Amino acid sequence: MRLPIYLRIAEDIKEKINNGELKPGDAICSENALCKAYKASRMTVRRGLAVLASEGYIYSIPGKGNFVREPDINTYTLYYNEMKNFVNSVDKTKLLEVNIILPNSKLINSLQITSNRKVIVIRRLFFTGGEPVAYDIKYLPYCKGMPIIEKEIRYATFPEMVAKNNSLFAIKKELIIYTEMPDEETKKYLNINNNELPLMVVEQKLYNKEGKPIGMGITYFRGDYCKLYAESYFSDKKSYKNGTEN
Amino acid sequence: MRLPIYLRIAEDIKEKINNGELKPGDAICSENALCKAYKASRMTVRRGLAVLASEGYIYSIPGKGNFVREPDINTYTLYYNEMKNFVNSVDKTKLLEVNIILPNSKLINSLQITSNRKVIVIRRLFFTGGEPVAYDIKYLPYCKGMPIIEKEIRYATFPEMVAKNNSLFAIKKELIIYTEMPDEETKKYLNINNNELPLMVVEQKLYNKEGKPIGMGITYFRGDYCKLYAESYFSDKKSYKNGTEN
DNA sequence: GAGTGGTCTAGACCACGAT
DNA sequence: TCGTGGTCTAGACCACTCT
Repeated sequence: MRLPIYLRIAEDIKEKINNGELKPGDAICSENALCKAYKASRMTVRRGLAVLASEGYIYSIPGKGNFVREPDINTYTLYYNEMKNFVNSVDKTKLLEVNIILPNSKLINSLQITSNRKVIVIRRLFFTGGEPVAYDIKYLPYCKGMPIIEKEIRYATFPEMVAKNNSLFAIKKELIIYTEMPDEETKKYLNINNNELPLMVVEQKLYNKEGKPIGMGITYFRGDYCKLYAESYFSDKKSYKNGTEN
Repeated sequence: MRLPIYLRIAEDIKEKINNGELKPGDAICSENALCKAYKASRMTVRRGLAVLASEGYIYSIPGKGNFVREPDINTYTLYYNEMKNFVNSVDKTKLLEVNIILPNSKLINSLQITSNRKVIVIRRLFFTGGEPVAYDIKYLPYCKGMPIIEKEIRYATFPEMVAKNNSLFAIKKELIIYTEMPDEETKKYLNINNNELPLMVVEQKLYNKEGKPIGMGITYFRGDYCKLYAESYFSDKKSYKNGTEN
C-alpha cells in the first residue's frame, strides 16, 4: 500500500488491459464510478487516468467516457548515434574536409536554400581500433557562429553541430536507413578490398521549429561495423511518466 | 486566449526552453511563483508542469524545484512493419513452411525453452508487384490456440501472430537491424542473380510481461526494396499529451 | 435532464532540502 | 524554520452526449 492512490488506480486499470480483461475500444468505468470504488476525489481519479493516457493506454471522448486505445504495434524507440551503435564505438576520427561552398542543385533542393547561400561541408572518417568504420558527410547552411573550428567538429554528432544556433528541443530530426554496395571512392576510404561487404547508409535531416532544413548528412557504415537497436515505444525503463529524475 | 491556463503555462515555458532563455539544468520558477504570475491555483500550475514533464522537457526534484532536462538527442521513433516500409508495401505472400518442430540448440538458447518444448516455424516470402522482396522466418514456442491456420498466418505481422495469446500492450519488442550479403538459398528465394545486391536484415524478438521470449523472427529484405524511416522521439503530430483521440 | 469528461479553485498535510 | 515539490480533497462551472 505504499503506492499513491492515483498510481494504484492507473496500475489496476493497466493490469486489466494487459491481461485482456479490457480490450481496445472498451470503455473504462466512469470517473465518478472510480471515485466511489477507490473512495477518492475526482482529481485523484483523473490523475490516474492521465498517467494511462500519457502512456498511450487510453484516450477520452468528452461527454462519452474513457476508452482503451488500439496499441501502436509498429512504433519503436530507436537509439542512433553516428559514433556509437549496438556493436561498435568510434574511438578516433579524421577530418577529410571542412569547407564553405556554394550549393549544387541537389543541395539547393534538399536544404531549401537559394543558390547564393553558402553551405558548410564536413567530411569525416570514423575509426575503431585503427580500422575505418564509417565515412560521414554533413551539409549545413552557413550561419554566423557556425562550427568551423576543428576541435568543435571532430567528435561532434550531427545534433551537437547545430546546438550552438538552435535549442536541441526545437529540432525535428529525420533518419532514412538503407543498404547499398560501396562505390570505389567509399571502398577506398573504408578499406574494403572485396565485393562482399555492403554498407549501412543513414541519411539524417535536421529541421528547425519552423520546418526549415538546418542540416543534412549521410553516414556510410561498413556493414560489419553497424547494427542498430530498437525496442518497444514504451519501455518502462525510460519513460517520463512521473517526471522525476531517476 | 482560448487555451486553458495550464496549457498556456506549459507553452510559455516550452517557448522559453526552445528559444534558449531556459537551458538544460536551469531551474524553473517555483510553483508558488507561477501561481502568482498566472493568478492560478497550484493544481493548475502543476498540471502545466506535468505536461512538460511527460513530454520530456523538465524533471523535478522534491524539495528543490523543477529543472530543464537535457534533451535526448540519440532517441528516435522508428516505424517498422515487415509488410510495409518507407519505400515498399507487400501485396502478396507465399507460405513456404508452417511446421511444428523440436528446437535446435540455437533456438533453445534464444527462446529460453527446454529441448522438449515444441516450436512453430513459419517461413514466408513477401511479394510486391509479382517480385519477391523479402524472405521471412518466425519461431514461436508452441502454446494452445497458436495460429497454425494458413489464413491467420499469411498476412500477419509478428506482433499480430502472438496477439491471440497475449495483450499487445504487455509485449516487449526488440529489433536488431543490420546488413549482409545473401547466401545462395536466400538469393534463390529473392530472385537475386548478381553479387551486387545486399540484404537488409531485421531480427525481431518479442517478450511477454515477465520477460520470457514468446517469439523470434528474421526478415531478409532485398536491399533495393527496404528503407526504414525514423524521426524525433517527440513529434507533435503523434503524442499522447492530451489523451484525447484526434 | 442526467451523465460524462474538461477545467479550475482554495485550501490541506506530508516529506524533503537548504539554512 | 521555511520553501520546495508530492499527494489529496470537496466542491464548482462548463460543454458535450445520450435519450
